[in-house]
Amino acid sequence: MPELPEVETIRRGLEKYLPGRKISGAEIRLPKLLINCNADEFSDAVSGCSFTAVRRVGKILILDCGALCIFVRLGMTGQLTFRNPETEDSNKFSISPLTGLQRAQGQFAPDKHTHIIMHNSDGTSLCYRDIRQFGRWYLYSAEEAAASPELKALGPDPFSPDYTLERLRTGLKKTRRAVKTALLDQSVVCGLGNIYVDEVLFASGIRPDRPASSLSDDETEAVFSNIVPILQSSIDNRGTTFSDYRDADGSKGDNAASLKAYGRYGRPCTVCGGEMLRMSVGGRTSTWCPVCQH
DNA sequence: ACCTCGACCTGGGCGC
DNA sequence: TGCGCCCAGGTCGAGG
Repeated sequence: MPELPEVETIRRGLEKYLPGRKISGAEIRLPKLLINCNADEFSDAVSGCSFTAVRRVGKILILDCGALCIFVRLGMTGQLTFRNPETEDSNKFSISPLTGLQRAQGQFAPDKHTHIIMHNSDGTSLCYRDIRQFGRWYLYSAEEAAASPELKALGPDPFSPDYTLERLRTGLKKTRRAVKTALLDQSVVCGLGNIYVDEVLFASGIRPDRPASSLSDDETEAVFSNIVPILQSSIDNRGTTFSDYRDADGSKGDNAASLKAYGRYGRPCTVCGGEMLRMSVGGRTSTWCPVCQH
């Protein structure tokens, strides 16, 4: 599931290919993915525009196209890949042993899960594939984008100057929800999903089900200072949480080996050697160590 | 206003 | 072999 490091890796990949390319049309095969416009409006608006930049805020990928701004939320299984007709399609998919998710290897020909294709005038394209169809696309004018509900709802991105200990403390202090639930709340801090919240709480020595407001100053500071290095480390490993996850290049990355909590249920804790446990917090499976996390 | 929970989806894995 | 069930989880609306 794309969390911040995966989205950032995709962003870096697309940034190498998209800017400067002119969009000739958009093929919308699953219109429900477009949240604030219909297929014709989208296609009409983007046709003739050129990609100018690829940005990211939290888990939202932003495709700047001059006066237009496209937001892409990858949901659970969204894949956004650049396709060059001069490069051979692999059409191979692998299954992650960690998550069971199907991932494309390299560029692939559109299939039944390819729901949006943005065609460029030079024959290349941007393909959106999303097995579970949880993704969402939004179209805004460049002026509207910053004030969009999707961006306004987000708390600080951990890599932005807005991300401060004080803001995180405020976000955690105000709620009695489990700290895990609070950290998954994109209005508290954006970009974390189930995997990295488990990693951050493990590194911080905090049980996932602790009320967020019960964290001491030291614990809050531990969470605050662990988030960026954990995300950065994953980005350094090509932002890949899954051993078979491919970025926009179709290149392989590998961060799974560095995960210390997620997916390690029943296996020994990397710190104390005890058995890692699993519990449900806010409807989400959480893996944790009963010895190291309090 | 705050919070919890089910719905949305598909496909892989597992039990029978 | 195959069927049915359960699970994965980001986000959001409904309901408490």
